[in-house]
Amino acid sequence: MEYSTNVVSKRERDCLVSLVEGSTKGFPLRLYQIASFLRVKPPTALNVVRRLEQKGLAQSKDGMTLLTELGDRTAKRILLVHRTYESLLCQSGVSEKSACSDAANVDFIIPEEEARLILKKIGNPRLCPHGKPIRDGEDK
Amino acid sequence: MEYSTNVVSKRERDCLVSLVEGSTKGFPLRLYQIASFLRVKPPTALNVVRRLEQKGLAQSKDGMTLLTELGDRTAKRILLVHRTYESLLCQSGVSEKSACSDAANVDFIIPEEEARLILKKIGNPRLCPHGKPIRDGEDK
DNA sequence: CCATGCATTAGTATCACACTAACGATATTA
DNA sequence: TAATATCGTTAGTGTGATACTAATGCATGG
Repeated sequence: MEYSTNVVSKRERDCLVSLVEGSTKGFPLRLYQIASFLRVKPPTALNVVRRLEQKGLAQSKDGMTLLTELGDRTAKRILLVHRTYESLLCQSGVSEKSACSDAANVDFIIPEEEARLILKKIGNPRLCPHGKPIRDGEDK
Repeated sequence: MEYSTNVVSKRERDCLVSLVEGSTKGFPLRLYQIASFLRVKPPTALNVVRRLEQKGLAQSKDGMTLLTELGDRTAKRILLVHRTYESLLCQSGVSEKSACSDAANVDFIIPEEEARLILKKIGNPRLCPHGKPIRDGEDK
């Protein structure tokens, strides 16, 4: 019955993923882009970004937001878990679409080490159902 | 990037599980017992119970709290997911203890149908690592 | 120089979660 | 019976995440 202090909330998770997926080649995102990703008004998005900054996961300059080193690692970790869980679901017979949205609800909660063990158990697929690499290398 | 309106929060989940596991043979729980399960002060526990009541998941009388039919079904659903995920983790090489506490962080988020599919994929075990039945019948 | 676009601030609201302090009722016990 | 202990409940606060509107500020391109 313990309470685990999550590193990031769902919203913060979404924001991190937006930043890592949206900012191709290191280009930072504008606030209105983040707000659009999150389907939220700019002041709300700013709030989320501020929280990420306080946690050392993002940094903003002149309205441009970029992940920090830590934020990048965190986002990559989330994506690893996401794609692992997604693969598990698809292998189990869940549709690709459901798998993706449902994975997004847990990928920031499940510890990385567990995801790696699950990944091994399901046969170490290299690609997630969307065809994106699960491990290390490039995303997108 | 949608936001899923969770039926229950983590706290409410813990409370539901306490009620279904603590109240053997239909005996209701006292508030101080719930508070003790949740490691929280009585007023806080009362607050959680009130929310469960508002959602139609529990009902109190003379300080005794009991699950409603809906609450019972909800709690059983959570336990099914819990034991399924727990089994998956243990099969993957996670320790029993970690598996249990980590499963508690996602068992109220993962949809039942997905858990059933996962259960099938991992070989339809009848018992969770703790030896409790995963499907239907009796808990405890 | 002005309008448009965007970031930011200020102010507000809700919900979950948590606490302390105080009060009330009941039960046990001296 | 009176005193004490136990427990539920209320009242009052506080925090953090999430969300909004309205207003302000700043820059850039007409």
